[in-house]
Amino acid sequence: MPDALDPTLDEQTFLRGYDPAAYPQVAVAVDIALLTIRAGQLQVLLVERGAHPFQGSWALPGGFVRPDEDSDAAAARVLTTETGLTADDFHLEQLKTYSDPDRDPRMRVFSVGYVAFAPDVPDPVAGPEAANARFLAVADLGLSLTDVEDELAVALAFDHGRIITDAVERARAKLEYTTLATSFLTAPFTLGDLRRIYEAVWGRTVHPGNFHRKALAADGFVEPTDQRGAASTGRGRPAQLYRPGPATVITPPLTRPE
Amino acid sequence: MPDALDPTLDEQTFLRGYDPAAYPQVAVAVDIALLTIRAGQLQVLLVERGAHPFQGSWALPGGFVRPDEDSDAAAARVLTTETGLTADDFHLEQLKTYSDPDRDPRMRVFSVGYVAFAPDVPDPVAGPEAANARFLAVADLGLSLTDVEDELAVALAFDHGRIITDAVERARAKLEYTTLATSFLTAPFTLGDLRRIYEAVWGRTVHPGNFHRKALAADGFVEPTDQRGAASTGRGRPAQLYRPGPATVITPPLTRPE
DNA sequence: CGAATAGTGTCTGTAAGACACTATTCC
DNA sequence: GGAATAGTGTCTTACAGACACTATTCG
Repeated sequence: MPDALDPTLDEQTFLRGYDPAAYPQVAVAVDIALLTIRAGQLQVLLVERGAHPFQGSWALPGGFVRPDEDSDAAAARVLTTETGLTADDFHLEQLKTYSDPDRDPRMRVFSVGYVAFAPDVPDPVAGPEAANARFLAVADLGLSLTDVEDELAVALAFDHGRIITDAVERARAKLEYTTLATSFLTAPFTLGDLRRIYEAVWGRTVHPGNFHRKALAADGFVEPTDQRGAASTGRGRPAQLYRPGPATVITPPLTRPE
Repeated sequence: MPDALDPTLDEQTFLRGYDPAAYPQVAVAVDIALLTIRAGQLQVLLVERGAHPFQGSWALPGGFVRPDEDSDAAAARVLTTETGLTADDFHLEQLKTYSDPDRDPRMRVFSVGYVAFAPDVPDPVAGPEAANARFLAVADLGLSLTDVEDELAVALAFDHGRIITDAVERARAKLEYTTLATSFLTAPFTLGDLRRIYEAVWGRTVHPGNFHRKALAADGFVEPTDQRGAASTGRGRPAQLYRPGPATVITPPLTRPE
């Protein structure tokens, strides 16, 4: 193997002789930010680390990519193992890859970050790796996602704070032009339920009347069922119940206020 | 190390004992789709592979991530080495990571895909790795990016066709709401030049009059210089010359036709 | 002059957001 | 009735896209 620091070796010769097998060992992991709405808040599934490094800190569920699977499959496997959900219960998509050489003190670990969206889960299930697993409100993590600076920050392991920030921004953007919001709900739901998803993810109030009209105007976003249900809070006029429609993008988009 | 296929080992015990250092060797590479506009066409920089696998096929410039750099730095290094450009000459951003276990027949290689945007480069510079490097029109690669099916497909190595497809889609989307288009130009430029960038990337004609008004209405997109230049084709009224403004996003967005 | 490109004026349809109002339930 | 939620009507402003027109150059 050529020595990268040998000054007598020119760039061209170095590159030709470059052999990845001669590199220090690297690993590729996945980390998943599973977002859900609980108690009107956007929450993320975190596991408490039982081992060093970052023992006692909260971390995203994750694991190494195995030889026979791609990173999508690894993320789905980790999530089903960790939560007991099946792949049909959540929507999963790749965010980006985090590659700081020092992000894991043990060795070089590249992490492919994922974001997943799920309806309110019965209750967090502690997976095999985790001493403890729970949903925590994203607003309580001190991630400067909101206009006001938060104070009660939680100690997050590795660069998982950044992954969660990126996941939330992805969710906020995709609510505008896709039908993603229905992934946070189980059918049937009311348009009030749907509006509260938008409010929780965006951290903004949304005008009920205008939202109602725009959600119905977006073709294939929601389909009426033949039922009416109690108003979401128990008071008020019972609302029409809907289920997700066949569309995946919504036109015109539901734009974020401001 | 636990044996992943040992049926007597339960999942929990397996995961606890899981040691990434005992995995088969994996490598992490970057591959960069450098897009530019030449002769009114969207083109991508490709290098002809001199070695197996895919000898003689065209591939994106790429290379392995070194121990002391993150993937962004690796992509910038590969691009400057391969083209002679400096980091200020192009805009670089991460696309996504490609992780099919069989994407490279030699060993397990994860590839972090990048897209870069550059103004028309003096001429492609063959890098140390490449027997031959050149820009090829994206429309000639047979990637089903256009409405009509293309025929003259070029043999692309690995999964680089997919990376190029993703890069083009990223470029198309970002032209709508960012000032990315100016990355394809060198100052000073006319609004006609800018419009032709949009037309080449989108593969659609854009109404000259409306484009003119909308580009000027987007605050900070372009700034007038105190010069006028010849009309882009040499005929017609000389146009006002502009340079890029300070904005990075444009409001209201320049939406794609259809 | 005609051809070509630059740039402006103006109209129409659509949509966002604000506001007000009606409808239906529980207490 | 009052409070609360569901749902509709309507007004104003903004903008996209179409079209027509003027402005300035070359040959």
